[in-house]
Amino acid sequence: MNTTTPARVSFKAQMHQVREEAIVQTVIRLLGEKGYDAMTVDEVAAAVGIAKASLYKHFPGKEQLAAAAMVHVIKRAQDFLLLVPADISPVDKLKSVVGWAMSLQLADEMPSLPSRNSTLRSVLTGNRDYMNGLVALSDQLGEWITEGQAQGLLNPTLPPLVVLYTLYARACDPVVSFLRQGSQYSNAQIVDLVLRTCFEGLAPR
Amino acid sequence: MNTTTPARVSFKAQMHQVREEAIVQTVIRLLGEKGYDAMTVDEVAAAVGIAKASLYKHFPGKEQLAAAAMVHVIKRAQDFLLLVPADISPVDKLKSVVGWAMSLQLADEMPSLPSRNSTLRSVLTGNRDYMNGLVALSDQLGEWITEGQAQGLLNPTLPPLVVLYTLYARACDPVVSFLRQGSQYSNAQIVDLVLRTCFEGLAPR
DNA sequence: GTCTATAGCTCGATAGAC
DNA sequence: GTCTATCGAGCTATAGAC
Repeated sequence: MNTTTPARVSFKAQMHQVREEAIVQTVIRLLGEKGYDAMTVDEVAAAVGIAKASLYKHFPGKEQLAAAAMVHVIKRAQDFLLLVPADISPVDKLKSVVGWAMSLQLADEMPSLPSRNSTLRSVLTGNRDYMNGLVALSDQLGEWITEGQAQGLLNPTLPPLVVLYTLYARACDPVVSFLRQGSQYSNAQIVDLVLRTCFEGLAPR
Repeated sequence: MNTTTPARVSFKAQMHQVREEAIVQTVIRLLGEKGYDAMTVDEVAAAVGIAKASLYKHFPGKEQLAAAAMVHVIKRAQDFLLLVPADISPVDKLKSVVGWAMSLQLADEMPSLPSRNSTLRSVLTGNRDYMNGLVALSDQLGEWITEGQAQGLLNPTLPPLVVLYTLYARACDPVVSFLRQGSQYSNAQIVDLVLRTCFEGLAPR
């Protein structure tokens, strides 16, 4: 370690960091627009404006690119959690988060990964940042879920895990894409409609 | 047309038909197990037990294989509709169909296609059988939806199209896979839980 | 900029049905 | 004997990796 030129080292590290941010942003967008399988690393390199080989200096493979994108999205979700007002009900907090995720999807910034890709799954589950973030996120959501059930604002006969899974699934609900394609509703209307089907169900109240 | 030997012609045609059925069954299973992108035509040929070239005598490409699988699944759905008791409420009919689709998914017999693949989409929309079947299916479901809303059994403030899309989406709900992987619930319990989240929502009643 | 592997796709020989 | 379906073998283009 060269302690006489800390500024230069820091500068290089910053450059590296900035570049990596740009890569991750691009990957998030491409994953949101085309999905994992349709995304090629050539596209990523071209969109970022760097050589393909440079990508491999940052990430050892396509799967790690996707993992980095997911880590970043989870980070964003955790940042969003901090902004959720503390004085609203747990259920409104959950609605806020899920609605935010739907907005991400409408902005093509919600990565869509194949649910049945074993190698990608193992890369994700083997990624410390991803797993830690996912657990932390789930812990916070789980807290709100149990609070909501205790306060009689969420169906207490549904296992909390089922509620959690359902929320994750609705955050990527394909109905959002269906409705967007129909272009009959505004983004706000789409989020409202899908949130209602999620929390109130299809049966009348 | 040889009217003197109808039986023999019919025999060859039957062979062809049987083979095609076997191909489609295999494709449905592989699409349910691995999804479209992960499925290779080599696998299909190997699983059916025929040469790859023979596949192309039946279907001109991978996309057409998937389309044939979807046509068959829609056909099965239409067959199921005919078995739905006529004396139950429209909502119970809808629950019955969605629950049946979830069972398909649990049996790895629900093809999972990428939602964002333009060439596959155009092949599907260009397939007469698929589009006709889909429209017929949607018409029947739409009828039950409007009946259910008229009878106050479905939320009348939700546009019927939103309800229809939601039902299609829940038929492939990833929560089913999540819960199956956890292996904490029986298949019947999984179907019941996800059906409840769909129709009753997460909020208490 | 190159390499390599994979996967979608095709052709010529062959064997069996008619 | 002809004809067609089948199959092994091979082609090509793409995309991940270096």
